[in-house]
Amino acid sequence: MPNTDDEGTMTPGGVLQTPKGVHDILPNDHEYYTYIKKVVRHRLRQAGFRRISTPMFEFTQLFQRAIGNDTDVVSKEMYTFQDKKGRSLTLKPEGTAGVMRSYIQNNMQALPQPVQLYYIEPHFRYDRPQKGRYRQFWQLGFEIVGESDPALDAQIIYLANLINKDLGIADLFTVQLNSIGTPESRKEYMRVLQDFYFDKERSLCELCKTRLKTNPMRLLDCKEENCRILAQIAPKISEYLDAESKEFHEDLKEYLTELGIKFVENPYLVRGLDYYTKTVFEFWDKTEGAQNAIGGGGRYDGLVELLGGKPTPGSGYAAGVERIVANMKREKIRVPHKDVIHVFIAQLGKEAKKKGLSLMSDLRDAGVKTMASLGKDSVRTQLGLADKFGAPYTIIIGLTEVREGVVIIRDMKVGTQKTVPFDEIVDVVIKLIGKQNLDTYSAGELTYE
RNA sequence: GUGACCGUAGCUCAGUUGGCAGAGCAUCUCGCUGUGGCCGAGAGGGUCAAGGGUUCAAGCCCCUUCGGUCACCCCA
Repeated sequence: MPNTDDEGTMTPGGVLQTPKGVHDILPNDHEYYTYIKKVVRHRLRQAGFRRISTPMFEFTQLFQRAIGNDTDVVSKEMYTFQDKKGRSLTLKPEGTAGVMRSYIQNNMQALPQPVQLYYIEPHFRYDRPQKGRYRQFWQLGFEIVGESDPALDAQIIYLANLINKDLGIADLFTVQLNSIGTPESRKEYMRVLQDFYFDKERSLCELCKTRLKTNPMRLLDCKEENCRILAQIAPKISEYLDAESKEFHEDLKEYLTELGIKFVENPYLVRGLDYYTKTVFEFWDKTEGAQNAIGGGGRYDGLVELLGGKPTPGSGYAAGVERIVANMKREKIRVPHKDVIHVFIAQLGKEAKKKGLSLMSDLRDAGVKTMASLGKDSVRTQLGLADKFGAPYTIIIGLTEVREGVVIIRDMKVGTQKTVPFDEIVDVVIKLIGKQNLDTYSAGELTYE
C-alpha cells in the first residue's frame, strides 16, 4: 500500500492543511478570545496577580515529576521530542508545573509571599480530538504560592467564579468541592478503601481492578454502574481526614459562604497525584456534570518540594478557553468588539486618490477607523464595498470635489449626503460617529530613566 | 489508544439501479463610464478527502490511509 509523506497533509489543490486536532482561530472567534483575555487580565490585576509566561516546551522530566509517570497525561498524551543533542523536550500539557519550576528557578521565595501569578497560553496534548478537546488549546490559570490558608483557596474559587460571571456563563456551572487531606491521611484512607473493596473485586470493571492497586481513590469517580453503586456505600474520605485538614476544609466552606459562593460537597471528587493536598474543586455543567467541566483546581502543597524546592504551599485554578468559548456560543452570547469601521473613502481620479490617502491618515490619527479600496475606481463598486464592510459613512472624493476643496459625506443608512470643506472633515466625522466611539486606544506614555 | 457516524464548489447541501459534476448562498463582471442595498443577465470556482481495487464505465461498490464529528479512556 503506497504511503507517501504527503498523505493526509494536503487538500486536493495540493495546499498544506493543519494537522489533526489543531485549528486556526479566525477573526470572528478571536473576538471571544480577546474578550476572555481582557476579563482575565482585568480581574486578576485587580486582585494583585501578575502575568507569567513559561516556555512552550520544557525538559520532559519536569512534567514526569510534577504530573506523575503513571498518569494518562504523561504516559500517552504528551508531545515529546528530542533536540539536536538528544535531550528529551515536551510541549507543555498544563500550566502549573512550569510556573512552579519558574518559582524555584527564579528564587521567588525571596519575594514577599504569597506570590500571585496568572497565565493565558496555548498548551498541547496528543489526544483524540473531541468536543472541547484539541491538541493545541488555550488554558487560563492562576496560582497563589507561598502561603497556606483556606482564605486563599476561597479567593481562588471566588476569582474563578467572578471571571465566569463576567463571561456570562457562571450560572451554567456548579462548584464541586472536596478535600483530599494530607498525603498521610490519604494513605490511611486508601488502606481503608482497599479493605472495603477486598471482597468486592469481582463486581468491579476491569479498569477499576487495576486502579484498586495503583490508585484506589479513582474508583470513586468511575462511571460504570456497578462501580458507582459500590462507591456510594464506600467509606467517605471526609471521615478519615486528619484534624488539620478537616478544620481547613470547614474554614474554607465558611469563607466561601461569606463570599456568596454556592458549592456542592462532592466526596467523589478526587485527584490521583501525591502532591495534591486538601482542597480540590471543579466547575461542572449543571446538567451535563463532569462531562462538560470548564475548569478546576486545588491545593498542591507538595509540588514545589517534589520539584526540588523548599517546601512551599500553593493553590491554583485552570480553565480551558475553547470550552469557555463553546459555552458562550451555546448561550448565544455575543461579545463586544471593536472590529468595525467608521468611514469608507471612495475616490475617483488620481488627484482624488492622493487627497483620499492623506485624509485617511488624518482620520485614523483622530481615532476614526477608516478603510478605502484604492485599487478600484468605480464609485458604484466602492459604495458597494462600503456597504459590505458595514461602514456607516462614506466619504466621496472626485475631481470636482478636489477642485472645490470639499468632499461629500454620505450617510449609508438613510442615503443623505452633505458637502464639507477639507479642513472641517475630521471634526464633522467625529461629531457624526460620536467622540466616545473613537478608537483612541493608547498603550500608555513611554517614560525614560 | 478503543468504538460509531461522516467527507461532493468558499459555505449549506442535492446527486435515482454504477452512465456528461449540480442547486442555493457567497465571490467577480455587466445592465448603471460620478452613487451601495433591490432586480436582471453572465462568469469564475471541483483530481467528488487521498491512494489502490472491481467494472466497458465509479461521486456511488470494496480495501487502506488521512481528516471531521461524537462517545469511551482521561482531562481544560
